Amino acid sequence: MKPKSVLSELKEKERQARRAMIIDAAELEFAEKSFDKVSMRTIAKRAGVSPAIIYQHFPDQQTLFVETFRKGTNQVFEKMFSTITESEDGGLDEIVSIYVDYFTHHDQYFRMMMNFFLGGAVDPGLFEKLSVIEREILDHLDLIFRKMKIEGNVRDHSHALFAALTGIVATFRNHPAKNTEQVIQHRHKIARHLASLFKKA
Amino acid sequence: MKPKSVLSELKEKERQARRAMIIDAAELEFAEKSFDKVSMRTIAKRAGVSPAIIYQHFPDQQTLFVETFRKGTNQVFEKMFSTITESEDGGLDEIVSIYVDYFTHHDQYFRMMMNFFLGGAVDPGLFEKLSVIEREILDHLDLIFRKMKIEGNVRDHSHALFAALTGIVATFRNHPAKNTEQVIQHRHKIARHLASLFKKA
DNA sequence: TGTACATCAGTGAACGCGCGTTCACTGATGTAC
DNA sequence: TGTACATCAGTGAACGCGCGTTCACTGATGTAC
Repeated sequence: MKPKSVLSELKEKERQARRAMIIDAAELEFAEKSFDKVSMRTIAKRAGVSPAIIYQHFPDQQTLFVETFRKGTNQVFEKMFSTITESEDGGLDEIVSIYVDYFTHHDQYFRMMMNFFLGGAVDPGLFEKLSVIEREILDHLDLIFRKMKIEGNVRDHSHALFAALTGIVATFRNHPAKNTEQVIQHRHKIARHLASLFKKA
Repeated sequence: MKPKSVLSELKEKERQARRAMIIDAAELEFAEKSFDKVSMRTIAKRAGVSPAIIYQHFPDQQTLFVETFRKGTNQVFEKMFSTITESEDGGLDEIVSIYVDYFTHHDQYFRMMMNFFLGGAVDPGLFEKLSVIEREILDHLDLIFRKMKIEGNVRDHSHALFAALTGIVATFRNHPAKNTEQVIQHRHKIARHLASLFKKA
């Protein structure tokens, strides 16, 4: 390997490190404040760089947000996937529990997801990235129902389950008279209830 | 009745008419553009008044939006309620169909609802107004399941159904490769599927 | 080794914009005498 | 009936702000001779 390529390799690593720093900063911002309050300026400030630097790594704000979402949710989806794959019966109860737990304790990612769903015109390239995630999720949910040997269209079950889980987190939220503990208990309760409906089918 | 009170009554009617005009304008704005694009200025312009006038009728933007939501969704909720009340068996299938139809063709109200759910700190008075609507809906869904004579906690069923319906509209949305007709067909399909799960329970 | 130049990551101020809300003002109408 | 004043709905410009993004510039490092 020529010295030149070693140097350029280091440069590239430096670049990747900086890119990671920006995403990390964005994650922290989203964890701390509501979606609307997160701006390129505040992310740059937290990452300790100039706002202009972000645009060397991401063409625009939307791309940065999608990448942040991907990094933030990657682990929980992987966990769901391995739970399904390794389980004998599909592990429906555990899946709904993981989903509700994760998105209750990381509401920022749920709000980002809702923003992508509701936000209207996303760039086609980004839309495709998000669609890939959604398809992966649905494919794995299919697996649950195949292991459960349900009759009828498996994909309809998956769509219904994904929609229902998403609806639960969207619908039951903080309330002046309820604390987070009560919210999570309620979500779990309704999620278990829904899971039982799927099992009876 | 004294002339004075006749006059003041007319003034009051004029005031109510203007208030209605503002809400009408807001409805039209929401129907035409995405949530973020609707501003006090554009509403005022459409209503043919100065922006400042809006503040004589509504203390702030959020209040105007909530009132617009109430006016826009009042009819469909009433329709759902009367369908449930008048039906022999609760009319579950019809209810999910009405819900999906309405919020597909009036996506603006669905987006407003999601905004209220996800938007964080709403003024307590407004929050209560929205809570009243939600409770009314849940109370009526209870009635469906009572008519269906399901066993177990009726309210859990209602919560699950409301969450699932909301999730369906939130999750399956316009897609570069799908037109509105395909979206509505898919939503109806999944909604019917869900309804069938509730019936088997 | 020393010098002139090129490169390029990085900066922070600035651009251009749109927002919610308010303010000073207008002008029509009502009221008191 | 006429006049002076008060009231008040209504106006549109302005305030103050924050946003995404870009631009002119800096300064450290690499390169050529």
